[in-house]
Amino acid sequence: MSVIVRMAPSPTGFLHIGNVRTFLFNWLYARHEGGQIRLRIENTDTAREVAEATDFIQESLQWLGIDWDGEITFQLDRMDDCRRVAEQLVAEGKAYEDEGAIRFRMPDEGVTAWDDVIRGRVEVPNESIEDLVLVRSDGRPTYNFASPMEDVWDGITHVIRGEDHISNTPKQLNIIRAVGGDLPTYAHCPNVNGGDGKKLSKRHGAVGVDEFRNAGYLPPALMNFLALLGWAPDGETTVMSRDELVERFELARVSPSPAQFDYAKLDWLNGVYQRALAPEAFAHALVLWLGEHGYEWDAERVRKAAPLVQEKISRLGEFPSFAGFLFQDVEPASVDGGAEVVAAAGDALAELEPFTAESIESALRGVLERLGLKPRQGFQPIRVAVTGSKVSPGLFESIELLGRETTLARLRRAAATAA
RNA sequence: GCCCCCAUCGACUAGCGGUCCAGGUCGCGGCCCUUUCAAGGCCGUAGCACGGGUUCGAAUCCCGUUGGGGGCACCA
Repeated sequence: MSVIVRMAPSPTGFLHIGNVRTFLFNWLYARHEGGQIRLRIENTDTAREVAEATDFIQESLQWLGIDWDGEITFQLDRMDDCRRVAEQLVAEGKAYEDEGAIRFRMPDEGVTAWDDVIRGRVEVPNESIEDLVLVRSDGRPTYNFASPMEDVWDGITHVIRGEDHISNTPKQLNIIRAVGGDLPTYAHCPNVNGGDGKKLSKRHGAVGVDEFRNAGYLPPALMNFLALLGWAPDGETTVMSRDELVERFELARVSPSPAQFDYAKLDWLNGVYQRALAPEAFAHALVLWLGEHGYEWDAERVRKAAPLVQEKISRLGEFPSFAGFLFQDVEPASVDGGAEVVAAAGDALAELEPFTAESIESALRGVLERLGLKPRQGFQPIRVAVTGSKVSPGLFESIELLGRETTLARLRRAAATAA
């Protein structure tokens, strides 16, 4: 039997990174097994802004590299089918009317159990399961009714979802049995928490896929990181491409215990991917990112600056603050005590030919030698004068890119201010 | 309160009865390299929650305790 799984977000706005991790497990499993994955919007309740949120969800998924098969379906579209089934259940005595609503009759004795791919056997005493509402008094089916029904109608073979659904599972199992549907296999993924072990939320950092995109993370890096939250192919491997993840993913190896989202590790991994990019590819990504985020900086110059920062920043979003001095004027910073070397540097560069990183370096080293300064002492005031910061890309390459005119202006201004 | 789930370094994890005085990665600390910051190289730091069993032998199996988390809606 061919595998069919589904991603079932509710259209409440942005896509939470924790949900995306669960979707990723669905996707990896489907692709690994050569099966199908559906995108189903669970909009039984939120009728507002559905279209917009749905677009947003698709965009985020596509950006990350998670695709799906077939048309998107909406839970709301199957209201009538759900109602019909509910009425049938009432006719069969398996459900009953209650103040205008329809309730399902849960078994009172024994246990409802299933073999969870991730957790093993889970058993829940039936006496702890209440008769649940199938259809509200206004005629709308509830989530716990619509969701399993859709799983049956869509032929879902594996329901892979968050652990917060564990307690819904026995309810849905009983409903599917009552309608005579095939029971899917269930796999409940662990939660993704923040650094304090609490549910990941805004106060921990970025949580929406769009936020990670805006911060300048690379999709394959984020995917790689997410896959490692609750799953590992072995004890050694950590860097894996999209294809490699698909090839190696095993649902049964997903851990049942919750994981914490480590932003520092994500940054490291993103840096790994960034450095592995061909220089042109990195430059291209940088130009695109800047364009999408409102920077109208000269693309040609961005491409030239890219190699200077590729191994120094860990995400695209760090570029503006790290290399912005190449594109806009800087706040004059204090070169305390460095007025002399700054002024001398200006003189040395004024007539320098050619004006290349190599010649700039030897000219400036000559200046330091004459003044009896160590590189550390001499270059730092120059750096601060030229870049406006104590931290920057390589000084000589930066000066070459900046150009003689701007460099001299900044050096002279700094020398004058310090004097 | 009731039900369910979880438990290896600070974090992500490997381990599925002996090869583990527990391995990898991030982080952190130190050293090297070095024009800053990174990157890179080397070294180091730190863990099987606790208590009972089972067994010749337990991080690995069972029970309990403690601690976390989730759920108990005419929300999804």
